[in-house]
Amino acid sequence: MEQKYIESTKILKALADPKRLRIVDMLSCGELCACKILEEFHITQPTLSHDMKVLIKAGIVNARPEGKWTHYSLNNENLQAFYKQLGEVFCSTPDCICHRKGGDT
Amino acid sequence: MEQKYIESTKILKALADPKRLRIVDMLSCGELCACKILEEFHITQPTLSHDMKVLIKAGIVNARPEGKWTHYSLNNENLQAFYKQLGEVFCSTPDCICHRKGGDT
DNA sequence: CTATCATATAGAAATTTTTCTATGTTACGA
DNA sequence: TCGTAACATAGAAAAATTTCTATATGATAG
Repeated sequence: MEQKYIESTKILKALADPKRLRIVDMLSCGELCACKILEEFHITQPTLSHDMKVLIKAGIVNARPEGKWTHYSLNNENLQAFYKQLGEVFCSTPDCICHRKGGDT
Repeated sequence: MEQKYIESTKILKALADPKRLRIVDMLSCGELCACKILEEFHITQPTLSHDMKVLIKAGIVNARPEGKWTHYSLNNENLQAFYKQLGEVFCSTPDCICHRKGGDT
C-alpha cells in the first residue's frame, strides 16, 4: 500500500472520533489547556490524556508544557498538508493511481 | 455531541483505512466495477464487499448494479460537502464552538 | 434447466480501539 | 516540607473493526 495512504490514514483515524474532531474544532480558535478542554466533555481525565496523545502522534496537535499546565494547539502546517492531500484523493489528478499500472497490497 | 461531528466522523471512519482511501482515489477517476477494484488488492472478495458497504453506508460511494456486475462511483455531492465541513473544523469560524457557551457530552 | 460468474451475507477469530480505575510524576503554594 | 493540582501512564474490560471461510443469491450463457 502506498505511503501516502498510510500517512493520511493515520490522521484520518485520529480525526474519526466525535470527541477528537470537536477538540480540533476547539483548538482551531487557539491554544487551550487540557483542563479547559476537559470541561466540555463527559469523560475522565485519563481518557482525554489518551485522546490528546492520539492527536499528537498523528502530528496534528502540539503540546506546550508550562508549569503545571499543558497547552495544546493545532499543528496547522501538517493539518493543511493533510487537507490538501485529501482533496487530491477526491479529485482525478494526472498522477492518480488509475492512470498507471501495477497494484500492490 | 453535536450532530455535525457525528456525521463527519462517519465519513472519516470510512476513509480511515488505507484500502478504502485508495478505493476512493481510484473512483475519483470514474466508475469501476468490483472485480476491477479487487484486482488492485490482496484481499478476498467478501472483504472488498464489506469495505464497499462501509463506503456506501457513509454516503460517499454509489452502487449501480448492471447485470452480474456492480459499478461503483463516488457520491461527489456528499464528498464535497464533507470536505468543506472538514475545512471549517480546521479553521476558526464565527460559529465555531469556542465562541459560545455550554458543552454537552 | 444447469453451470458458472459476480457479488452479498453469515458467522467466527484476531486485532484494535475506547474508556475506565488506580497510581505515578511534576510543579506550586502554604 | 507537605499537600494539592494538573497531567501522564499502567493495566484491564468492553466494544468495535478487520478479514477470513463457507455459503447464498441473482444474472447469464449454453
